[in-house]
Amino acid sequence: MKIGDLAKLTDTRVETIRYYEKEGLIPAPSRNSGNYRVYEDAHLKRLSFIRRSRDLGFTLEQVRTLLKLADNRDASCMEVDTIAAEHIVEIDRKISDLTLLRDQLVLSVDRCQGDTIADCKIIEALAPARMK
Amino acid sequence: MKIGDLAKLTDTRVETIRYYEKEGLIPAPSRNSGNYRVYEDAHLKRLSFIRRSRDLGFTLEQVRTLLKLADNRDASCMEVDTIAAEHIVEIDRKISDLTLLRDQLVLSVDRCQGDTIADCKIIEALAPARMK
DNA sequence: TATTGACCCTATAGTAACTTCAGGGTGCAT
DNA sequence: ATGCACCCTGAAGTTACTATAGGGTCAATA
Repeated sequence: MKIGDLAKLTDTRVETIRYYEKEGLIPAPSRNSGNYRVYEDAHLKRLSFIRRSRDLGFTLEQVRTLLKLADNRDASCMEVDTIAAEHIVEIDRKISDLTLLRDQLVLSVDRCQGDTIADCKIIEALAPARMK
Repeated sequence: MKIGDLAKLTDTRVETIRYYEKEGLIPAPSRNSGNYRVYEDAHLKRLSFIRRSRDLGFTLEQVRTLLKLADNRDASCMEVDTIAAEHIVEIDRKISDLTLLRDQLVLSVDRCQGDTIADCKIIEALAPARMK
């Protein structure tokens, strides 16, 4: 498998794969005669794991830890639990932040009558108290 | 007003204020004898506007545009409307992405019995289909 | 008066997780 | 042989700041 094939299979950009290799997340594959990277099935599996974790919002640092843990099949999954639980808390925080922010924006957009900037409720919502 | 005062009033770090100046978001203030920046009320207003916009999740690029628009009091606020509306769409997308992601994580954490990695449902959720 | 401490200055580099760019090689088909 | 899609490396760019190094200013205190 060449890097482009792997990229297509995992919906990852070629540059990102090379970046993961440089970061040590994926082992350096062997090369063919033309110095092209040649990937095996194990690479595909590992990269899929990384991409799925990233899609779920884990940082690369967390992915690094998860990969180490995942390799140790007899160990307890307590640590994995902890990472996931912390991540959920983080996501919940983000969701409620965004929801609050959304409501404020919708409010000012709703009140805006589309007239001049001087009367724009959105700009008003952004301006400090003493500018109003 | 010295930079530290302005920082306190707007809940902004001193470095961030200097960064905004370098980025042209805030005009360079005059300096006192000791080469310290001296700020006026107009700076406070402008920085407050920027911070509030950032808090609402607008990018600095969007803030730049909003500032330009806000200065033009007779213009129509149509463009402001558009930016805000697009931003809301973006936020909604983020919220639903995060919600989906949260549900998937909660599911796998709930199913996890805290035994070995080999049986860990969280790791399973991350692994590609053929690894399961 | 000397010095301490809080504050200010500039310029540069670092952060996360990539993406883009410059400048070039490989391999296959026409 | 030449065009084209694909591959290579190394360095720099992206966003929105934050941190660091190395130094100056100023008011109050010993």
